[in-house]
Amino acid sequence: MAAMTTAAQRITTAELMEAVAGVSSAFWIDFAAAAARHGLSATQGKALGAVLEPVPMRALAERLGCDASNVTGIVDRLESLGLATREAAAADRRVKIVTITPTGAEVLQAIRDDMSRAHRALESLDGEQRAALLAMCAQLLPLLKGEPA
Amino acid sequence: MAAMTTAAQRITTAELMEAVAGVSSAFWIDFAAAAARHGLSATQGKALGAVLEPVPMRALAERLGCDASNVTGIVDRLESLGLATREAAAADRRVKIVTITPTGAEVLQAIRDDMSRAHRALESLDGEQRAALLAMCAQLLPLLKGEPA
DNA sequence: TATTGTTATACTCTATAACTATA
DNA sequence: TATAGTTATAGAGTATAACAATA
Repeated sequence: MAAMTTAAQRITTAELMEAVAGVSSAFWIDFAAAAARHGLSATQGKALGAVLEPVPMRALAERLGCDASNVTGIVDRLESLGLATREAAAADRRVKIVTITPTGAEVLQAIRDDMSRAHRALESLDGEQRAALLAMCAQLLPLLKGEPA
Repeated sequence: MAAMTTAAQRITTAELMEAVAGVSSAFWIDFAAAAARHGLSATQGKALGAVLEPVPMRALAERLGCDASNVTGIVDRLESLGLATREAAAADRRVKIVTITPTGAEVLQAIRDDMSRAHRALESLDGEQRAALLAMCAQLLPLLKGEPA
């Protein structure tokens, strides 16, 4: 057990980066394929998942990790597909709030249900592994987002 | 402890999907930002990481999760930047092998070193957590890629 | 003045379909 | 005939810079 711990501490950050990169890449490839089967691009699908709660355009850009100017076009397309709506905020009329439509929520759920590889992968985890994964993600996420802690 | 295990088993696949999606998204946003600081797009950076070993165009498309026709342009740009080379395979002259250049390897390393958020996140893990994360990724990756097991 | 969202621009990424060279 | 890579095309994503409306 002491030997195992010693060995574990030899795992470098570079190795972890590669492992996380592999999983992250495969996850998004699965997501993009599922979105495509439902007629959406990966970005459109990701945007849909980011507006389950109403969100200002600016905040949506932040969530997507892109410039605010892109969001105009992305939301234009979602709106023309009837998957999201956009309306001025009452408090500050410069701000526009994006909201998912019932149809949009259905499509998003269908995409998520259609991620067969991700489902197979995650359903292979037992209860302890699930708890460990969730705790790991909760620890990493704020740091990956650059939040204080 | 029995209570903890019971609680852990209540974690749904949907919750895990959201957690993994969040971490994956934040990881790639950090990667894209680091690549941009070195003058590359996210796709170019990802492609560079996929040709550390010489790889045929077709296999590169597979790794990037995109159509083979895209790879022509992606490698064109890497080649014009002096970061990768492309040459016909001796065994089958239809096949073209993409290889990273020494400069390309340097740029890739610089990008990885520049992922400050990912580094902070992963360096927050102790030895046991590192081993757990690596094992988790090793279990998930083949399933996410759709490999038999 | 500062901020939100939009537009204009140029470039990259993307899939589809048709093409070539090789097998 | 089948496969690897390319080209042509059209649409979508991307950052930059300049702009209008609102604060």
